[in-house]
Formats: sequence, structure tokens, C-alpha cells
Amino acid sequence: MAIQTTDKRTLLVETALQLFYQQGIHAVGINEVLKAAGVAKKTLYSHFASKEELIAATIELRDRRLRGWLEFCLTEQPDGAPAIKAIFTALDDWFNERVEMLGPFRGCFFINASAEYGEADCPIFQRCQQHKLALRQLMLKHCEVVLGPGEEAEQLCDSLVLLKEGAIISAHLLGDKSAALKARDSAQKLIGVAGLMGVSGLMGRL
Amino acid sequence: MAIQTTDKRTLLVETALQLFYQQGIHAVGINEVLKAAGVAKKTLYSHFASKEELIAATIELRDRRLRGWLEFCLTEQPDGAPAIKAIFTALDDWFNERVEMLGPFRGCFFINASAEYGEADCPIFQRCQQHKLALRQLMLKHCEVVLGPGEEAEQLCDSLVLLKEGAIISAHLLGDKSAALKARDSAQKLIGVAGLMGVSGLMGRL
DNA sequence: AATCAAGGAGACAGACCTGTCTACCCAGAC
DNA sequence: GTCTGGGTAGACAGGTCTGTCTCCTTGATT
Repeated sequence: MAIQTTDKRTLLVETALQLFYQQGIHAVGINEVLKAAGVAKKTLYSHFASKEELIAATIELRDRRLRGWLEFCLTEQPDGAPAIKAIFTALDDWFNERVEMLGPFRGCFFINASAEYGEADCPIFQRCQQHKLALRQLMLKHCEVVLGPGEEAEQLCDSLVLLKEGAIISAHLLGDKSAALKARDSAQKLIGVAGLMGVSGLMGRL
Repeated sequence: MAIQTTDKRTLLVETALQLFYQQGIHAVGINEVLKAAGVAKKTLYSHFASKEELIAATIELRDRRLRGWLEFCLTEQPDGAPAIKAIFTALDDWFNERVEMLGPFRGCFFINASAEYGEADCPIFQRCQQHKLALRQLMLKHCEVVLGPGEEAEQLCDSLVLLKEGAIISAHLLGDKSAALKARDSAQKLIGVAGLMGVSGLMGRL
């Protein structure tokens, strides 16, 4: 994760993201970010009005990066069940730190950030929420390919989202680095059940 | 959650837990805890060597309280599948703030705390981990009643834990207060599949 | 060569943090 | 009545935090 850029703003956001993700947001002061980035305080405050704006920028960066990476992981996959499987496989790569872009695994930055800024009306919390909603939308798209649009796809999507979030927590807090693969297995079972209950015969696609 | 006690130590821990849970640990200073509790600083430092010890005590209190509540919810239930169902029903009560003892829902205190104290060698992180392991043990007990001891019960248990953790995150971050019921449905499907794959005929017990 | 803008370095203000310490109060034991 | 221990109240030290401001360097442009 060596940072290489001439754009000071980008450099600051990259550095802050690294530190915030590794140590927690409240635990990292502005001065620490500045020292690590080798940037002067004046420069920071010419780009951001406050620490809170810097935090918001790190969340946006992480959001772009995580979604970009996930979409990249799906480029080779057909939509529907294979893509869903690939999402969980991608999580496994993340947990086991095979994705250099995402850095050492320390849980989900959005979950962590919203633990520190958990008021529902806080802009930081809302950005975290938007990220999770966007990922749910991605999941829903593939569920609809499997089951067709409708209530059943929504239900399957919700279940898969639960498994995904649960896997992130288990990988971090329980230290279970195989959580993504367990979630993938469970996901396949749920897709199978949903297929059986809906249009029969789809289970074979798994 | 009106606190009523003459024991200063208990009063401090109760107050600190409330504030830490609602606002985050780093976001609440010692002085704020003291003011809310109406206790002098000297008293605090006669019971705890540092803020960190107070934090540890709040985690222990929350652990005792949450596990006690969960076990109480299971007293009327037979072991196995009904107990598992009851666990998710209890989560639903929690998310929708029908459990006064647990206070307004703001996610999982242990997940939140480990977001702020996420180093694997940090004692606070380890206490959070122990809590999650204890709950997994409870879940495993009931999975073993359903499937008998062995690899399959472990697998089912892992899946159910994923659903449980995912439900907590979805309820908090996505604001989906019905996450526990969705998780309960998914859990029943997974128990059904596991039953089918293992000793057949157990699915009827659901 | 002269000018000028961007950024580096860091002092500083004012607030807040943890943790210590002093001074006082008051109920109960003797 | 006197003493004592537990508690209150809060000043204080020493540190860190965010955010502002000043002084200086440097490199590009005119």
C-alpha cells in the first residue's frame, strides 16, 4: 500500500484512510495523519474545512475502492448464481489479505466508522449506510437473475446480505478467516432452497 | 433504564455502559460519566485504576446482561430447533426495543467496542471475542441437539452465527428492524437443509 | 531578474482529556 | 464529644486534540 501521488489532497485521503482503518477514527489525530503523509497542516485545511470532511472523504474513497474491486471480481462471471458465489469468494480473498488494494484486514471500515459515529442523523453514518445499500443493490441484481424480480428475490437478497455482513464480523471479531467460505456454502444452500420453492429445477444451476 | 443503587461502583459501570453504548467509547470522557452518575472522580479512581478498567467492567456487565437475558428467553423453550428459533425471536425484541434492560438499540456493544479497540492483543478486544465465543457455544449446544455432535452441527452453528451477526449489522447500519425475523426464516431453511442432508426425516421437527 | 502562489514547518489558542491531589463534609463508631 | 473513613467538589498538572496563523522556502511564470 505504498502511496505514490503528487496530488496532496489524494495523498491526505489515502493516508487518513489507512490510519483510520487500522486504528479507528477517534484514535488517530490530525497531526498523525499529517506526519504520515508529510503534508503541512495548512495544506490539509485548504482542502478540507474540518476533520469531519476528511473522514467523509476517506469513506468515499473506501466506498469507490471496495465497490470497484468487487465489480472487477465479477467481470469474468455470468450474472446470477455464479456472480453471487464470486462475491463470497472475493470476500475470502479480502479476509485472507490477498487483495493488496484493501490493505490488512481489520473488519469493515463502514461498520467500524458507524460504531464511532452511530447517530442516525450523522452524515458519516449516512454515507456508511449508502455504501451498504449500494452493495445490497448489487446483490439484488443477481438474485433477480436467479429468481426473477419479485418478493422472493428480495428475500433471498436479504438473507445473502445477512451472511455477507455476518462473515465480515466473524472474520474480524472471532478471527474466523474461513467465514467467507462458510457463508458461500450457506448461500448456495439458500439459493437452492429458494430455487426449489420458486421455479423448480433451477437447483441444478448450482 | 433509570439506575437505582447505592453501590457507587455499580452505579459508575451502569452509567458508563449507557454512555459508551450510545455515543461510542472514545467519544465519552471520564468527566461526562462522573457528571451523569453524580459521583466524584476520586471515587472512580478508588474503584478503577484507569478508564480502560472501567471500559472492561462495562463490557463484562453487558456480557452478563446479554447472556442472562438470552438464557432467560430460552427457559420456556425445548432445546434444539425451538431454542434456535427463540434466539432469533429474542433478537427481534432487542432490535425493536422491547427489552428495557438492553436500552435503545445501537448495534452490538461488542462489535462497536472492537471497532475502536481492534488490535488482536488488546484486552478489550479479547473480552469482546470471548463474549462472541460464548454465544457461539450456546448456539452450538442447540445445533448438536438437532443434528447430534459432529462436523455437521459445527457447520450449521457457523451458518447461524453468520445470520445472527449479519442481522445485528443490518438492523443497525441498514436500519432494517425486521432483520432478525429474516434471519430466523433463513435459519429455519438452513436447519431444514442440514436435517435433510444428515439424518433424514428431521425436517418435520421444524 | 522579479514576482507570486503553493506548500512546509510549526508556534499558538483554546478546549478537552486522564489522572492526582487537596480540602471539606458528614454519618456512624467509640 | 471526638475520631475516622468514605464520599463530594473541584483545582491542578501534563498531555493531546482541532483549527488558525505566521514565517519561510521553492519552483514556476512573466
